[in-house]
Amino acid sequence: MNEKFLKPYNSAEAEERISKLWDESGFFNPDNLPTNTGALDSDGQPRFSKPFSIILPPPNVTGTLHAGHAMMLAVQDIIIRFERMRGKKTLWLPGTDHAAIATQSKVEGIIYKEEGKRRHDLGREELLKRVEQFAQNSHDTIVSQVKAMGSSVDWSREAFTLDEIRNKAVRTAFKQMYDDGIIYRGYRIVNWDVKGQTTISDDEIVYVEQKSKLYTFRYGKTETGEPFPIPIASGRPETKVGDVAVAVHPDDARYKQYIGKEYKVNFAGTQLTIKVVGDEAAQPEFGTGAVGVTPCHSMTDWDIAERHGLRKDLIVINEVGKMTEAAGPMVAGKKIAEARTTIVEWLKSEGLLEKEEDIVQNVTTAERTGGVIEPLPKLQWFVSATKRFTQKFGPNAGKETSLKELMLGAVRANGGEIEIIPDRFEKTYLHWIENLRDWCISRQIWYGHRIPVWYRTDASGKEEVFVGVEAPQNSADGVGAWKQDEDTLDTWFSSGLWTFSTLGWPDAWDPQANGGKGGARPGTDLALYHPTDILETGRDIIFFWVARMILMSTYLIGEIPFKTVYLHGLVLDGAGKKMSKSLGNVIDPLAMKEKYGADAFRLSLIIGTGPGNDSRISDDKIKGYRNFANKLWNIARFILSNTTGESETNKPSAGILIPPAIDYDPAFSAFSDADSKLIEELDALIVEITKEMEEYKFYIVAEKLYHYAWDKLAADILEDSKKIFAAGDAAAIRSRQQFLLRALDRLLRVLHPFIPFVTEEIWSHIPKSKNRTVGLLMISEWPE
RNA sequence: GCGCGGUUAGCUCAGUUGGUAGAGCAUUCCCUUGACGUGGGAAGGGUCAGAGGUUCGAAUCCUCUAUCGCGCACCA
Repeated sequence: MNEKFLKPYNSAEAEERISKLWDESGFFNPDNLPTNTGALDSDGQPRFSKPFSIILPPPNVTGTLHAGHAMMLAVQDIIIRFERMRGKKTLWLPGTDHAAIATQSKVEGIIYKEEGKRRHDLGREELLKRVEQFAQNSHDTIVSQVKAMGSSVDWSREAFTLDEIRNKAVRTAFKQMYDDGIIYRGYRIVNWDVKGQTTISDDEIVYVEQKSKLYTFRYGKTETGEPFPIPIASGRPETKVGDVAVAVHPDDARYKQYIGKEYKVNFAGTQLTIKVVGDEAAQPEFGTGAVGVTPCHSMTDWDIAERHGLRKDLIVINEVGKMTEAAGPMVAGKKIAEARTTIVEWLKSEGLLEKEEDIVQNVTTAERTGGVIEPLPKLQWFVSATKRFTQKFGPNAGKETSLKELMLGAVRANGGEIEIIPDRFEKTYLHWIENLRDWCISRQIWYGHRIPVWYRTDASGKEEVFVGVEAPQNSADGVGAWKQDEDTLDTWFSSGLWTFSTLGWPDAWDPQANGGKGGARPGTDLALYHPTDILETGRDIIFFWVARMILMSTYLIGEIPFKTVYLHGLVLDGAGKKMSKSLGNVIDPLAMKEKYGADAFRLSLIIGTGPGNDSRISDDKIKGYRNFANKLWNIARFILSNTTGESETNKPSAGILIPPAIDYDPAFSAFSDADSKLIEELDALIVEITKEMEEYKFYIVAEKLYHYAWDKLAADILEDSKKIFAAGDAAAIRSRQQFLLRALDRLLRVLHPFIPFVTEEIWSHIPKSKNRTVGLLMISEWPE
């Protein structure tokens, strides 16, 4: 027997060796799985013929992987290894995400800290070079971390959201959406991130509570010399120099008489024209019941202005967060905070300020840069949620629909095919879609997919727009050259294509197939692996990502991107706190692997965690599962030493009976009554956990196996075996030996998806025999 | 404001068709040289947040309350 078994399980040594074995086998790539062996899979099909696929949610190239990533990798690897053992042709496709804003702002931060330079000091080309270098380093780290966790992904198919293949997919998608009128350019109010100097979508906003003041006041004198009749309330009086109207509820008896009237008022040194309008958006209970309408600096006010045909060109705050000339001489050029002080002082001095209250205000900030968001009107590109168009591909080709309808119809709660686990998130998803507004997709940053739109001015001075997959040719007729749009696309635009851009779309797609309903070209990955079987991801990106993949996939190829969505929660520290660098409570997966082994770390991330719930992880917990790996090691040691006819130590075996060497015989049937019962028990357990595996209840399966191995097999059966071996009844000994080998064989198989390294390591030390010529555990059969 | 989730042993959590409360860690005591001290045995510890209801029977189903957390909306 191998000397290794005389020492505690050495995870570091074993993991390195096993990683190499797996790598060399090539079995992470489904193309290399051994077919034509005559064996059947769990569905009765030839083994490794029926596809099963997961596309890895691509980690951002903004840094290194954390415990949350480790959990995601563990869950997906469990699913993949389970399905592979059940005989599926399993593809787990890895990749990374360029994460446009996140990555660029991170690199900009580093450059500013180290060199004191900003974006425009470097220029587009130089900045991109630096960002790409950073992304490359980050990518390399991520790849090594994914490997370290034992993740059985197919590296030969690795993808990047910003590589050339994915860029082609993005341009193709954009073009089709533009042609269908789903993508449009519009002058609308958008979220402007002053710090990041870019627009962002509604989903990239976070509200931060802040103590602030609510001022109640009136505009200054009207043309008659009387003060403006209606008092208004505002937390941002500096924006009031941009007001064009006052909105009151149409039924509000206090103000009804003023509706429709227009006043010229003096306000902070500037002249405003204020019309009183009746609009349901004004709530009589709030403040004075009257709203000062600032169309260019508030989303809701912009909508009010739209409804009443008010002017929408009075811009009083600019892109760097300062007051414009149009704001009037008193505040022009000042920063927002200064302007507010100035205006409040002015209101006081004029006796116009009626009330000043302390309130808690939600300040709108950008998730990535932390900067304040100023709503500003800008010419940007949008994806329409509601525009009607004719579905090109799939079973519903020819039918009229909208993106919102496609997204709503895809989930099970609405009669669709996609199941979300846990199911309560289906409601969350639907609620979000129902309130969905048009998606602003253009960004004023440099790192990302350049918008595939070109402009030129024709001879008559009119702007021409070209949208295409490839750049347009410049003509030699003296007309101005085409110039590509400076902006890049929201990173989620390319992420939305991820399930099929990674499988070869658009080249693998044949629009003419199926009588014009479209289809994947035969033999391509797209044909074989799409729709993917399951999307496993964090519940925090259900809107960002899950919804957009459903959007892109159903729209572009008329197919759902995945059948099941499995959402996991956040991984918190031992005290229930979110991990963050500033708190110093971040758990580094590589450090845990070194200390306790990847298996122990994986198990600690799985046990005690249901889908969608947050989980906690601590050193103690991981340590507990490191002990389990060792327990399994010693179970194997006992079983092997009592079936090979060898003493388990080098010492002379004084007075200890060593059972004779035997060959494991899967067909052995002469079991004692006691052993028959044990077999029934174990078989029943396997049936039970197989069902739970299919229901994605990994936390329950892992715990059951843990207890079987420790409390049943080790504590009861092995102890009992010692007595049987000592008693000397040859038939009973033989029966027990066969049972033990059988139990070890079964246990290693079912534990393999959870703790792949230690199980594969033990497996490799089971002596070969006439009945046992199998190779790697990772492609062995799941016991039925 | 609307919605969702949690509240079970000191701590972290299981408990899936309602049938006399479970695990890990922690605590206390004991044991142990032949699989394993990364071990073994044992013990203590819970009116399952509260109230009401349905039921022969409720941690489990219903209603309300409290409390914590999350999402969405509002934020003039």
